[in-house]
Amino acid sequence: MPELPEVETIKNELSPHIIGHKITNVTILDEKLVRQPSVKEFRSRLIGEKITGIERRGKYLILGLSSGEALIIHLKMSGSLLLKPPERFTRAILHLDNGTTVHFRDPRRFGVMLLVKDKNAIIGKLGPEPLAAEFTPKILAQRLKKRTAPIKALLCDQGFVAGIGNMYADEALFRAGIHPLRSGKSLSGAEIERLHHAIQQTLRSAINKKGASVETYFRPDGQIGTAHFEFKVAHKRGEKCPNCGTPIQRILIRNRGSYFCPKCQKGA
DNA sequence: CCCGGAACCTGAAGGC
DNA sequence: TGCCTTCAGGTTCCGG
Repeated sequence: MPELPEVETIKNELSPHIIGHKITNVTILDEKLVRQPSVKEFRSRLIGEKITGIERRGKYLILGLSSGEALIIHLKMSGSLLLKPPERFTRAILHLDNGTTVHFRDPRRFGVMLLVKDKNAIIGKLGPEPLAAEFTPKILAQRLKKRTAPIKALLCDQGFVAGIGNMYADEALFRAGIHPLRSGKSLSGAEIERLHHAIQQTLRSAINKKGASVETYFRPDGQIGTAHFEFKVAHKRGEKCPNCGTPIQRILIRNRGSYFCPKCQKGA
């Protein structure tokens, strides 16, 4: 699933192929993908535009256009952006004036594209970037103060902190030795420090591995990422905890599979 | 505002 | 062979 490290990788690897190039055509094979404006207007406002920049905010990719508008892409569960045509599940294609084609592949059809004048209308509600300098243990503590929800749910809440999803939340909590059901406000200062560090280490390490290909994530050139080979608990029910050998448990939190070591992560 | 659960969506994998 | 269930989960919406 594309979370922050996967979207960051896609941004980095797509960038040299698209920056400074003009969109010559837009093929929409699944109209559900285009959230706004209408498919017709989406195409006409996009064709002829030069791509001036690409950035990531949370799990959103934002392509800046010469018109000043922004093409916002969210890959949701199963989306990828590929430079070569995949065998199946192509939902849209961007054609550029240098011959590049960007194929939006999305088996589960959750993915979204929007063309907007003001990107803040979409990304304005996101919480802090977890790898930015502004995201300090102090800020994290402040945001956790009155929250009674499970820490796992808060980490996955994009308004609380942007870019973390199910698998990296599990990995960060394991690294910090914190049980996923602990309420936000129950965490001690030392635990918040550990969690802050664990979040940044987990995400940085995954970016270095070009993301985790647990299911349908591919890099633009079709290669997989290797961050999932480093996972300690995510998607490892029944396997042994690398620290203590206790079998990894799976429980549901907010209807999401949550994996943890019941011995190393205490205090539910 | 905060919390939790349902809904959206479809393929892969395993059991019988 | 084929049917059924489970698992995967980012986001939005809704009710309490």
